[in-house]
Amino acid sequence: MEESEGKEKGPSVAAAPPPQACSRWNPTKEQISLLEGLYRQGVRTPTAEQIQHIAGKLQEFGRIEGKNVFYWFQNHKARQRQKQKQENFGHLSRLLRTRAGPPPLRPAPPHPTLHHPPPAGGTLLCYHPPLPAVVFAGAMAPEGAEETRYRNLERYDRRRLLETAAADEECMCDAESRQTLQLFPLHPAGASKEEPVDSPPSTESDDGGSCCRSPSPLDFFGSQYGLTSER
Amino acid sequence: MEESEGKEKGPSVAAAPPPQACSRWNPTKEQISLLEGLYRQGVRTPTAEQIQHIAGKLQEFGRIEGKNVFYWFQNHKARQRQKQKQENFGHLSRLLRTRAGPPPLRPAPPHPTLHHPPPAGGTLLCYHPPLPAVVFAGAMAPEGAEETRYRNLERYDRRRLLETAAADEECMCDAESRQTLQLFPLHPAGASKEEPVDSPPSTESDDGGSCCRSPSPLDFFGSQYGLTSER
DNA sequence: GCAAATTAATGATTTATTCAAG
DNA sequence: CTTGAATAAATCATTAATTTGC
Repeated sequence: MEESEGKEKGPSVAAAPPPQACSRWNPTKEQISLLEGLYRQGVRTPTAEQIQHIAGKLQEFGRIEGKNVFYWFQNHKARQRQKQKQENFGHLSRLLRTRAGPPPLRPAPPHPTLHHPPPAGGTLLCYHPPLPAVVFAGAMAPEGAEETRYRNLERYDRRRLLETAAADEECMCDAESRQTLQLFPLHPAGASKEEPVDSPPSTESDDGGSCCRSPSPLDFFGSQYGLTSER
Repeated sequence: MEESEGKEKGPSVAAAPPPQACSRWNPTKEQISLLEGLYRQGVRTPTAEQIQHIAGKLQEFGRIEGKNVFYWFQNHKARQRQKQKQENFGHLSRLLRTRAGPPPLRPAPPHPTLHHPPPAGGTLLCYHPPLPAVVFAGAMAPEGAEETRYRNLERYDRRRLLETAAADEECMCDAESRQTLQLFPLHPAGASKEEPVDSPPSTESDDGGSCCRSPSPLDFFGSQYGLTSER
């Protein structure tokens, strides 16, 4: 079992230093509660500042990052919508049933884990109005700017979210091995602080060509794309 | 989708803080060229380090952020695939035509911008093999570790990408305010004062409740979700 | 009563769509 | 009309529940 870099937590031999450390965020009761509260208040896609703020608050109840908050809202929103959709379907179905007997309608598969099988036609029903929740007292109407300009601004702000939200960065489980190995010399034109984290494996998901992920992250601009042997 | 609600956010008075500054990245010829080269070399979803590296290099040809690189690869990949798909369809269509005349097959709508109209059954054909490009010499075959474990690792790394990639942060049109403005004091546990910034618009896309986006970013936890008057 | 085996949830990513600036 | 940006939908992969055999 030799693997590529020593990055693997592999064999059970003298390994499993931090067996799992912090694989993924595991929200506490309070955190969930708070988040749901916000959601009910109408928060759906918090801005960067909001996320930071929320994360900060929630940190009192356990480790949490802006990223987690971001994802939570995204997932919750999506799942809430999906749930509602199913519900609606159920109603519809029932209504139709009383009107035209039990047709071979899709019984709204209770299987939350249906994989590949494409929907194959079964998506309709309303989408939006999942919750009317409204609160947020205080000022409103952002005033100023034409609609276009305005939306633009929103977009802009949204972007921030992603950036900042993710900014907290790192797993930090070990809270110590911060210096992480510098697998290769980052030397962009204008010097960039940042940290080298640990494993540089590119990816593979989509095409990946064949398999290996970029073993040598540098030489990007080295061999240059002039001699692309491919097609 | 629906955006009927009175989205008008007030009169255009004293708005447009930073008129337009730097709306969006406008890649230079060289940058594009370089990016395409990388793409052809097989780069599809670069890691955080790679993105940083690339952005750094490209910075020589004009302002660019990691974020841009990230998005570029994402979009390019998607569009390349889409193009290929269409192409495939064309082929298929042609082949079929020679075999069974011109049936009312969907003429592969050349409209690259088909909006809402749900697919309504019309999605098939291969997905993956959009491009064979392969280079990346070096190691391959993940060997060692079970497949599951392996993929897991990759995932983990992927996450990093988003984080760091977005880390550069901000528009920075001014190129100088490197100290990343701290819009508000991150105080995980301490008091919460923060400032009203400018426009804390939550969003609008999905539901938005009614319209106004969270005007007062604080009071999240203030009024608390205990008295949710709604439903 | 526990621990391996399943199943149900749900955090994290990736892919597909949509929007709108240039 | 091209394409950078952003959001939503679809997936994937773990972790917590639950069930089952001993």
